[in-house]
Amino acid sequence: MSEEIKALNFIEHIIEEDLANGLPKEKLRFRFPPEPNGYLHIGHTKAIGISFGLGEKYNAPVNLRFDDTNPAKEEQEYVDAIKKDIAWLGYKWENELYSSDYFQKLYDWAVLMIKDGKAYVDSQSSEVMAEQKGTPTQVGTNSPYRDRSVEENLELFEGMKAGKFPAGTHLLRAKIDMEDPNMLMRDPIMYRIMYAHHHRTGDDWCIYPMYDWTHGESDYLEQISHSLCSLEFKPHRKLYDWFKDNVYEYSKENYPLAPKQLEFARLNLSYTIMSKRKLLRLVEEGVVSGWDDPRMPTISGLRRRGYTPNSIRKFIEKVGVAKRENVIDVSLLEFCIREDLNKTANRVMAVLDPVKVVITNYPKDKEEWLEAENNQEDDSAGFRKVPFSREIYIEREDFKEEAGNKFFRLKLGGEVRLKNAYIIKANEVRKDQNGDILEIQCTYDEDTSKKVKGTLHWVSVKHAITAEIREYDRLFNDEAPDSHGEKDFMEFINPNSLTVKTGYLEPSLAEAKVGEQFQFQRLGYFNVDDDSTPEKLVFNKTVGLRDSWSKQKPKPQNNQNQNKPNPQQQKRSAISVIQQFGKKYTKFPEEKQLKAKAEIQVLAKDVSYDDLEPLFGTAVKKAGTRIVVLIALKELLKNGLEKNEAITEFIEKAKEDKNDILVAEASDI
RNA sequence: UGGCCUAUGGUGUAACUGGCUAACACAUCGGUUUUUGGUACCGAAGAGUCUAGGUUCGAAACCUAGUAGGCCAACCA
Repeated sequence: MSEEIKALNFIEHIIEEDLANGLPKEKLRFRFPPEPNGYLHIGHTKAIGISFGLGEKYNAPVNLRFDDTNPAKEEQEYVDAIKKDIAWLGYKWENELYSSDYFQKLYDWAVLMIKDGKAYVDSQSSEVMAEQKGTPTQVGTNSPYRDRSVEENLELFEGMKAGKFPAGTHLLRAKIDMEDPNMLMRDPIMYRIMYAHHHRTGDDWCIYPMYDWTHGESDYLEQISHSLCSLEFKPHRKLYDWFKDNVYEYSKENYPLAPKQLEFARLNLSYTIMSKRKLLRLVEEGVVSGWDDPRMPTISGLRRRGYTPNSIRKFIEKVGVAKRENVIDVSLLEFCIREDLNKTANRVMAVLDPVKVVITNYPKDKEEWLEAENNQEDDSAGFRKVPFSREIYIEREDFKEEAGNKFFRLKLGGEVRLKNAYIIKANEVRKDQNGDILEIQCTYDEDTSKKVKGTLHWVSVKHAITAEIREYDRLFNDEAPDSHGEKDFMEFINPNSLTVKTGYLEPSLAEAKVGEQFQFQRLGYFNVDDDSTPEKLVFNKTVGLRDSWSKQKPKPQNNQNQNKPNPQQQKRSAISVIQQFGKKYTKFPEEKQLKAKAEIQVLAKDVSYDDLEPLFGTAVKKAGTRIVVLIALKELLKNGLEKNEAITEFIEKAKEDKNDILVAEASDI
């Protein structure tokens, strides 16, 4: 067995450590706890991937728990959608559970805490309480109700539960510390009165527990070993532990394991927003057609767009897990879907911007059904027949009357291969009065063994079927649309994120079923949209192929600000170039050092003493930088710079260094 | 006038517990192959690990002090 040393992420390190410290492997248990108040998006996929991934790695159960403690926001519709999405991604949960299942247990514990003087009923308005809470930099003050007797608290809390009080009149709070630097510890609310119908418990309850009181205790009841959540819950950990420690005292016989909360950085994708609230706005304001619009970063949107479960899981795996803020480039997601579809999607031919080619030496009524390979990456994919005839469409941008020899496609007098068919030569162009090309007249050659540089996709005019083709661009023009405090993210919407056109497809596609995926050769991956019917086919472009040709030609305009100059490379001052040399200098072979030195001497003309001076303090270990500074300094001295104390000191220090090159340069003054 | 967290190439993640030339992937740029300017393969470039001190024979890792960014004041989760 070859031991593959796979780097562990910090969560796995902690788990390994816990196992090493005696936690039995069978005790490992995880959970994914969504609130059923919206659709899952690619950001959630990270959390899903981490918890379920850990489950798979350690062969441990993972619960799906709906955190449904706020009936005002939650609905069964979302429960169903969430289950569907997770199952689609291919993860299996051990138990489907609900926080609302624990309402009674939570209530019983709360009563125990009241009896122990660890919780009390407060009866103030939210405004007054907010004031007493203080600010992050200012301590809070105690509520006047903080010292109610246990009996009174018990009676009031029971009254709350019994529905004796209107909403907003009383609350149950934990009695912790109003002066704690962590705001969450300043007597947090455990229960509020809410007369709302709950999607599962109906009208059984009129008091509902808050997140902090519910979440950790649900973990505890389920005996979750490691409770993973995103970084913004870090400050909650202290409270999580406080509740947990108290409850543990009441129930350690039945529930011996105390869960541990660990936090990781959430996923951010460039050119994308990830907040449920903001995504909702896109839906409500009609920017997109719904939660499953193929441009949406929701799981349902990605699914409709043609992303596969495999590709998304791969993506999450590649993204990794850590604690620092991150922005992942969408190109990584695109890489993952291409990699997957390349292996699985059958190749077909489709022309989306047609221009007609007439093959003048091909008989008018002749047609041939030529054999085409479905997928050269998959031996089992087999072959199909595609019809060839005298008139075909090719892509408009695949023809130029004149072009340089870097243009491998069709040009007048030039030859090109038609994929799966013959080699043609363009002889003549027919145009209309406006100069637009009507048709290209070609002759074909049956000898296909010839070597030609380019191969084009095509479709027979007579046999082509049409379909609606929907092409997508990113929804936003900005890399981080919701990170501009003053500006609303809606200002960055890309007005051209959807393009609809008619495509001409090879006839085999007439049978295509909703959800089926293809590679339109040389164009990209496409799938059959939900809107598609046998009468009217509709395709979505999932992602384009990598295209190293289009990168070479200057794009007339694009709204993807790819041309944004790299700010660091833009202002490369002489001094920064010199510093760059410094980083490498000691590693250079001698020859290269001489070259670098000469260049630095030239660059030094554009360097002032003020540029150089701060570098005199460079750390001793960075010999390269000091050498390079020294070389530049010598040039300045040569050009009349006066020696001062700082300079002398720098040189003297260099002479005593252990680096020989540095010493040599320094002695040479 | 606070508490907590974070800082490694353009991006993300590694470097086991202080020890080889700071690794892998994406992106970028070359090249080979190719009936997809795709795929595959080969290669290049790009980081002295935020700064300054310190500990050590040896620091990305440990210590101190800065700096920068993030999170924390909903009867939301």
